Amino acid sequence: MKTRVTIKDIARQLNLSHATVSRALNRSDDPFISVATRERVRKTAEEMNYQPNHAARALVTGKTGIITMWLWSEGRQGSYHARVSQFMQAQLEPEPYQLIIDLMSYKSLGFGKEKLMSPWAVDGIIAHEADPVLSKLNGDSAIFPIPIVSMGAYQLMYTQDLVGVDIRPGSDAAMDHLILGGRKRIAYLTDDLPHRVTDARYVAYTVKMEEAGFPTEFIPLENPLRAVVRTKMREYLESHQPPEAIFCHNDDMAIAAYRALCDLGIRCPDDVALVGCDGIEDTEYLETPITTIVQPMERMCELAWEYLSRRMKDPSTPIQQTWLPAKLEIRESSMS
Amino acid sequence: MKTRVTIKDIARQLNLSHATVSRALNRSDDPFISVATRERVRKTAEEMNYQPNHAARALVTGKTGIITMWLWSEGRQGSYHARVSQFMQAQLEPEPYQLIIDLMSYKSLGFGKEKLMSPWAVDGIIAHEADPVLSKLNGDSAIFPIPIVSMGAYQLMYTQDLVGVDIRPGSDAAMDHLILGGRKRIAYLTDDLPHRVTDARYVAYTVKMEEAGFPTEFIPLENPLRAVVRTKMREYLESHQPPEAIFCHNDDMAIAAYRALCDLGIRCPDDVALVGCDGIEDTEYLETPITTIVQPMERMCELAWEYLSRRMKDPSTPIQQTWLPAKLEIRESSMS
DNA sequence: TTGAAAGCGCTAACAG
DNA sequence: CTGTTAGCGCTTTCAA
Repeated sequence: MKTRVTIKDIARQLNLSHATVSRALNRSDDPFISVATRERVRKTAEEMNYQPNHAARALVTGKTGIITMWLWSEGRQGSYHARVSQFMQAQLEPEPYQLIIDLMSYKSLGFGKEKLMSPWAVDGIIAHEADPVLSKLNGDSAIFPIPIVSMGAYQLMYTQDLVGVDIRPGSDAAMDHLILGGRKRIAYLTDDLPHRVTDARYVAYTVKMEEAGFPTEFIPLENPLRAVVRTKMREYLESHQPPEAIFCHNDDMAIAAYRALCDLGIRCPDDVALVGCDGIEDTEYLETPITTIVQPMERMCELAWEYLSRRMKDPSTPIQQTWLPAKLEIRESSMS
Repeated sequence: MKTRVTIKDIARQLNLSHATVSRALNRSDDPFISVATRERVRKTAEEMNYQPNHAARALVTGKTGIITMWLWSEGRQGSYHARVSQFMQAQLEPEPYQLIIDLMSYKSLGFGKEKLMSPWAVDGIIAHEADPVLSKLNGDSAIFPIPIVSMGAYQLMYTQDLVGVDIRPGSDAAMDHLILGGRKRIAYLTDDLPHRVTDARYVAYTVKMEEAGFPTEFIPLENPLRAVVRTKMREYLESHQPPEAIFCHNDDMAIAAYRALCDLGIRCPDDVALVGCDGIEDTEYLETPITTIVQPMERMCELAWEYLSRRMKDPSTPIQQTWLPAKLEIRESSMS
């Protein structure tokens, strides 16, 4: 039964106290330790292949070195979530922190509060579009001592560190673009009933349609999975006269819709224009690149981490907030 | 200064020892505790909003409840890695474990061994195509007591728990398919020089070309990013007579190549056939779906987790190995 | 059926 | 400059 080497082993080897070893290994600033000793300790630690026990360290310091990202992923995660995960991971890679991604959904909300949290007392939380969680936890003293930065397009609580993405202007622009392009029958494709009223895309759609005097038309989805959207879309197109344009809740749906159009030989953008939202890479690689509202995902992750680490270092930092614009990028799928 | 409630607080409240509280809360099997006490403890724990301190628990038990997945991602992560991450996450969601994804690359190999590991003593490791890491760590006693399951298409060490993906038959089938389709000038697109010789795709390509008596043609890439591949491919196509087919190292590259063809108005599959590898969703949603070698990612993750959890429960489990076939799925991009 | 006590590996006063 | 000491919160013998 081999057991990992501890600072005590090193201390014994060197005829020092384990406290000295601890100081030598950590606090590289501490002047109260001789250079010689520090070197000796470092060297033997290396030789003995010493690996600090983080559980022990965490126990005494109260710091785990773990950051959680709450990722709202009702149903399956789509490409957008994958990208955000990757950007956040990249952000943390050079840092002395580990990222744990906690998938959140309405189902998780059903559990008790403790189930919402990583069992580890994390040092900080990045809450990505996890507003339902924040609301549920609202003011919970057991959680809110942990620094939290909220990010993404859905933001209800403005009383905290925040990297918001404002998709309203982009959504408005998208609608204007479609309407100016002469499209009248514009449908809206979504699975996201619960969020509708707070969703800027939805609001932009309804307002602009109202303004233009066009009736709204919803294509509802019970599920955001590409395969499901494709089938559903195909069914819809077969049973209805195709609309002149479809404003899709996100790019995954837009791509699925695109494919459904292909399946039926309906031309995009000639017959049906398509607009998505998020700005995932895939929309650019289709034969007909899809117009979309591009979220600045990388910048969002970068800023969120900046805010979070600042808050962790100094809890008294004034509240930090930014709204980043999501910009419409017009591509072939919506040209007239 | 509020401090989290501990079992001692509960014990004090109830006039019990903290040991009793501990027993009541955990070991639900332990018969040596009265039902009444257990209930009282549970209830007050709930009321006081008790959250166990996992660092303390880990310190004494030696179990952290953390699983690491080593994800080999030289350069940026592509869609395939994103999918694998998601499947693994889904796999662990219902389990009492947290997943930490450690991005590995040749750069990480440059660091000391300890840098390779999550600072946390994890309970288990899923090594996804992290063979270079395993080789480097080969036999390292500090690491190999930790259960490791290796998964993916690159496998050099066969002496361990393993969920391999055999892409050789699929690759052979892909080459046969192209050659039978009458394509003679078949190029191979890759960025993965270091792996070449151990890469079944590469081997299949060279062997089949040799057999057919066709000269090989490599399109090298310094970088697997889609944007880079697209540019590079375009340059290549402009400066060379386009080949009749391109066998791409992975689907991301195939998609980028597809887009490059679109850019130049070269028709796929009429002018150039395309074959990818991995089986990411995106290849199915293009106007011309891309033929690819589909890796059973979900099954791979499922099995890897099964193996790992079995090994964690019982270290003496006989070695567990499976090879899953990756199957060629012929789609429009390579039809003749 | 419960309590007392030891100790997991480490950090951080406080002494020397 | 270094050693002694006291826990951090929890699990686990061993006693009662």
